[in-house]
Amino acid sequence: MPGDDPGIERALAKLRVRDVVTPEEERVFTASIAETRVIAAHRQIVRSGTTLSESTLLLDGLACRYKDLANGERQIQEVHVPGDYVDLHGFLLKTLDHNVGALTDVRIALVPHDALREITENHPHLARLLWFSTLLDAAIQRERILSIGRRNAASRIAHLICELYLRMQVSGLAEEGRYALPITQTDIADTCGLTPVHVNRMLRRLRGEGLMTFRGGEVVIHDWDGLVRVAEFDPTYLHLDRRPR
Amino acid sequence: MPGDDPGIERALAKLRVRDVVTPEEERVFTASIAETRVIAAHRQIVRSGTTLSESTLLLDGLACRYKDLANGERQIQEVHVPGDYVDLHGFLLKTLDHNVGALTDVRIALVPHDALREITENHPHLARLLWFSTLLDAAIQRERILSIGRRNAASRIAHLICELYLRMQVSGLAEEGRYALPITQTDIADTCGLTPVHVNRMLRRLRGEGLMTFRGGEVVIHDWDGLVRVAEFDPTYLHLDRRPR
DNA sequence: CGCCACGTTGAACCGCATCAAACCAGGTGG
DNA sequence: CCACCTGGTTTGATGCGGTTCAACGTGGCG
Repeated sequence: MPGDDPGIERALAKLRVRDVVTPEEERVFTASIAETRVIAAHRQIVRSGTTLSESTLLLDGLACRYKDLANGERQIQEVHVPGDYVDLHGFLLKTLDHNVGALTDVRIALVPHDALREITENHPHLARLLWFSTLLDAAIQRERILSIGRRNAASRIAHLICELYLRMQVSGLAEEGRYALPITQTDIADTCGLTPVHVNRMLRRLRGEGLMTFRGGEVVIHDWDGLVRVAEFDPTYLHLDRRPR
Repeated sequence: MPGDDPGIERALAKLRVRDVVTPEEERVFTASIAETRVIAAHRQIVRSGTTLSESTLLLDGLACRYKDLANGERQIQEVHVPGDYVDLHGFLLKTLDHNVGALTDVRIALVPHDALREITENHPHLARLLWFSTLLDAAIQRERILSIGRRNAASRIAHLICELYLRMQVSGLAEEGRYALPITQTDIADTCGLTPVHVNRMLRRLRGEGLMTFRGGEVVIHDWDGLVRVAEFDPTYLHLDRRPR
């Protein structure tokens, strides 16, 4: 495993933002990866219900957790950016209660659960950082509950765009108010609990108000403060502060 | 700390359903409690943003995690039953991104973060069980995202009632298709992303269809299979299976 | 060239919200 | 023992945000 793989670097960056990570811990983290793999867009990465013996780190591309209803409706529960551990929770749950799919072509790393277990036995601080990263996922999901439950359509979309901007920044993939987001309006609809048609109209409105543009797989934020206001976005839940954990 | 406190017993029961817990681990778990406390209904238990040095175990009564929007609307992100660790995630997040409130009079236990840290250092298996319990919270929240995002009003409510039934059962607080749920229709509305008025109408419908009754702070399930069908309820996400974790 | 996935736009519709009022039970004080 | 108050429940009338259905546009690609 090359220690300077940009994907692994993003995962480490995500940890370093939240706490000091020792070189030894970085070494153990990197060494835990058994193999990397490439998966095409729209393919499943992990299927709900199968017993797992390894967890998946997203190195490049976008992925999502989702669940389908009997009538075919889909709900995306979380969008993953490079550096995210997409199914670290599978380590202890043993089986996922949802699917993980590739939104774009992705490159992933596989980490055997044995290696994770070993970390919990011998590297408690690193184990806490991994635990933390699953707690961060949960915080993001809680904010999604608030969005879908109580925000209106425009606000939900604006909130998602704000959140992804900061998360992409942590992974070093955003600059000057713009970032690549090569997903469809239907994906956004499935994330926000809306229909593609309505997402289209709201995107047009946000663009018309000079707040942001989403086009050609790229987000450009024209007025961050305005977008934050519409979204009622408060980044506290992303816990972007370095503290001893 | 009396080891046979029914509240602590419920918390241990919740772990025992998912894995074998050794007597030594039970002792450590029980010993981690520094003090117990009683809090009146509708009081806050943990306020968003304050730095925490202890976590809260719910021994008796019902609590919830919630967030408010600027216009005063409230979204309950999770309902807690006795035996739940309401802010175990505060151990590593250091500060909560939401509030925790008492839905009824509650009795809680406080566990210093130092004790939790000590568990992660010296009792890795117990630490994994605690980690697991935060993952379970996340799974419950993911299912809520699906509910609010894609299920209709009646289905959302039915789903909540099904979920709480099983969770109360694990804590030994449900029997023969009935359990105490002394909360208001407004609380249900805030959990399901609906208005109290509409919750009232849907409850009436579920009752009219002979599926369930919610009255006087008690749930009576008349037709479990029918309720499950309306809710599209699949308990997989509650991970009610005992496995080595 | 023609297909196909995605984006865009309009018109009609509906599930749930909003507004408003009445009802009901338990609790309190006169 | 009644009068009153308060928080919660129930019901009706009306309105809106978002869905549904349908058509058309558009760019990439075999």
